[in-house]
Amino acid sequence: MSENDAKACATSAEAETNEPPVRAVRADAQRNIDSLLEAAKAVFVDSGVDAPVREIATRAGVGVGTVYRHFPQRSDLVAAVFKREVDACAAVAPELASQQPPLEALTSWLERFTGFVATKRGLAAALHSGDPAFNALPAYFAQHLGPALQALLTAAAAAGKVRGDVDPNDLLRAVSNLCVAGQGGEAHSARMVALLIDGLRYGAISRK
Amino acid sequence: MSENDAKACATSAEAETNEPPVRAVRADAQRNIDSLLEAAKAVFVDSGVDAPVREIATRAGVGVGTVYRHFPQRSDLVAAVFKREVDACAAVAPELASQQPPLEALTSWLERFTGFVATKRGLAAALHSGDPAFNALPAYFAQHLGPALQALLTAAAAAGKVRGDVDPNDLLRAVSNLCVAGQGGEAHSARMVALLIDGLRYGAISRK
Amino acid sequence: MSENDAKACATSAEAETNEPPVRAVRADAQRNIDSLLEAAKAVFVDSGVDAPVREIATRAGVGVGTVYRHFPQRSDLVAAVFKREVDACAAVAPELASQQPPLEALTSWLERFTGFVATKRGLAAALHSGDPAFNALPAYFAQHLGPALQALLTAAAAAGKVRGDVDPNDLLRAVSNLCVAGQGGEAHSARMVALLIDGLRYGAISRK
Amino acid sequence: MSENDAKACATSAEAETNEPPVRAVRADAQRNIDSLLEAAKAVFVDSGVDAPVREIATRAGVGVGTVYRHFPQRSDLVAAVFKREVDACAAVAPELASQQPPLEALTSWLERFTGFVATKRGLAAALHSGDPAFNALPAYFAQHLGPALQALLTAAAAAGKVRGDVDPNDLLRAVSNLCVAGQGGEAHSARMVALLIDGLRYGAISRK
DNA sequence: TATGAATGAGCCTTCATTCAT
DNA sequence: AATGAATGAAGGCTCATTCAT
Repeated sequence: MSENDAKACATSAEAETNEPPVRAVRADAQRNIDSLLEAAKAVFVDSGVDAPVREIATRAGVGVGTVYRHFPQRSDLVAAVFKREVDACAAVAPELASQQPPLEALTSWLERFTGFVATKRGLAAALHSGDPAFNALPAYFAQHLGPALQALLTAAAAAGKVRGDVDPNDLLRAVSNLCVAGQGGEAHSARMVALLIDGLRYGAISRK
Repeated sequence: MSENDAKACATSAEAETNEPPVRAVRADAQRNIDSLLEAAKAVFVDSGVDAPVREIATRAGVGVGTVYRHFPQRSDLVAAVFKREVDACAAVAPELASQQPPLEALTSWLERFTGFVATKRGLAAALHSGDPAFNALPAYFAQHLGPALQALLTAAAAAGKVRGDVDPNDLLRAVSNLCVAGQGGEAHSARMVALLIDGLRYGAISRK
Repeated sequence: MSENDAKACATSAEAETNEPPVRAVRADAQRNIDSLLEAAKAVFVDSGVDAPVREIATRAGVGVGTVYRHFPQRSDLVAAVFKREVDACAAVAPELASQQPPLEALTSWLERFTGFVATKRGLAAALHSGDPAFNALPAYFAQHLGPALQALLTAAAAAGKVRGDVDPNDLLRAVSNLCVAGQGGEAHSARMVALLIDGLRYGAISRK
Repeated sequence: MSENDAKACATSAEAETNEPPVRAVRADAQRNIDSLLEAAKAVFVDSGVDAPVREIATRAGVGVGTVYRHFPQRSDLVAAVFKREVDACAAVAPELASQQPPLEALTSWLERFTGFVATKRGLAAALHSGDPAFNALPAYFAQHLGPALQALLTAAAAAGKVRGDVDPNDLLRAVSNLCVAGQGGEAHSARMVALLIDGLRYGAISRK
């Protein structure tokens, strides 16, 4: 019987919460992983994805060794940050589709995506940095966000609101590129994405 | 004979020979500058703007010291390459305007600009790298290309082909961002720019 | 129920059970020590004595902490592996002496020693690595193997087969050095050790 | 007037020495290379071939960058040190052969080789370190020292002094291994090499 | 003025060792 | 007593920049 067992001998109140005690150490590790992902996200915004690993480690309040324990390659950390955000973004598409008319849902989601990308300065740049370590990221991008956007596009096209022959991944890459942070900031991004959406609408009209 | 030599061994005999050494030197220097700009442009395409200075120097057939003589900071070289291309691009706008109808001229020029940006992989990324050395570039961009595009936009808007309320610099930045090299390549860029132009046209229609 | 459990849920009933938990623990610990020595020996063969501690721990199926519990310094583990092998080797000398004529016994034992050293690639190198942690090893070497070899040498010299003035530790070091792994492998080692033995025989003849 | 100009206007005496000034820089570089080889040799003796590059650079009075300029890989430096010594050693074999009787020449050269290897503590170890970067060294060893020793062996065998069937590279490796620095020092090495030579002589006698 | 050798800060990564669980 | 997460000191190497020639 280990120290964990000691917990087992604890009060009835504690016994009720059926948490797996083995996770105790892992909870620490997980906290560090979370800190690292947050820190990396923040550092990428400030200094780009080429920021030194040590900067991220320091910001997360851990040693560099801890970074390498959880993310053996620096690019693993970049990818992890990226994926987390992508997953979160993909998840809202179905919600929007069920709450708004097709064109509005499409617009809303692209705006949401806009804000999302605009926030993480440097991630889009990393995507096209040529670094072979990031080769897998566009695929992840396409696999998770592509279907989400496709559904919205299909619905809007079915309603005759936008042209139906646009590749969702084309559009995603375009929007993500447009949102690369610049002096215009989010306002510029929003205007240009709106213009792109207008382009989709023009395609629907001009083919009637 | 250089200025140093004059100082060192100045005699009346030397003063008599009236060769203009300064001009000779400048010709050499200018040749080096040209070599460097060409070499840098080529290297940026191959290896991105982060390529080592030595790689550029070698390609230009000069020593690194020569690079630093003409471009005290590495970013000065990047900026110089950038400006040369911008100037060349801006110069074709009036030509196109005089040869084609307004909308076609606009489209042609944006396509030309597309090809231009797409060719210099990494320059767009540099623009947003956060490096303070590049802070002046967007301004140069705006001052030289902005008016060129503005003229084309105004003419097309006057002909009722596109909406007239678009900031040319917004559009320039959008197009340049869209052309950041990616797996889609130039084809993707072309499709997305076309979509953006459609957006301009939709704006003209929807306001009638 | 371990000692920890006693702490965790201590009651008078537990105090009564007079189990000697310390002995149980030592059995575990000893098993770990054995695993570690075996694992270390194997790892040293594969990767040399500079192999990471973690590699040894993993191979032994324990955590690194366990390694450091039993061997506070990495070199303590190296020394322990070394000593175990030395003891085993020294033990066969008397056996050989009682089974073969003097010269044959000497030859056999040196061959056995050859094979022994050749097997643990890197140990000989460690001996001369300059690491102060290994300073005690040569002494252990001399104290355990020296007498074993001395007895064989004395017997062979008494039989007039080899010269009698060779320091056994000189010879041990020579053989161990000769067996440092190289491209020649064990065959080379065998040839050179045979040459060394011939040298011992020449000394007997030339002094007659 | 700069220092350079002063040279330009120097006396006629200086003008007479027809030194190629272009080599000036290279002279500096060569001096650094020499410093590095000397420093590396010294550091290898003290700390082994695994010594940090920075330690060598500091000892040579240069920056690490200079090391990497001349020896792109750390192992290139090790190899360069090694080769220089090998060349020097191989060069004395013909000299000894012309000055002494065969057996004495052989003995003298092996002693010289002994002293040579004993001096560079760690080089022999590097040879067998398993580091793939050193794979080429044994070949260099064999190609340069092998023939030198072969000539001496052949002459001594022709004179009936030693057995004639020993591979010179076997012998070289054996001697180099024997001379790996240990507590016995050069005295031990000398004794063991003498024993090895006796072995060669025994072979000549026992086959008569 | 051109050259390229030299410099050294800084980066990524590894690994011995410590310590909370 | 065992575990393995965390730490941080090195080390190899690159490259922007300086400076002697």
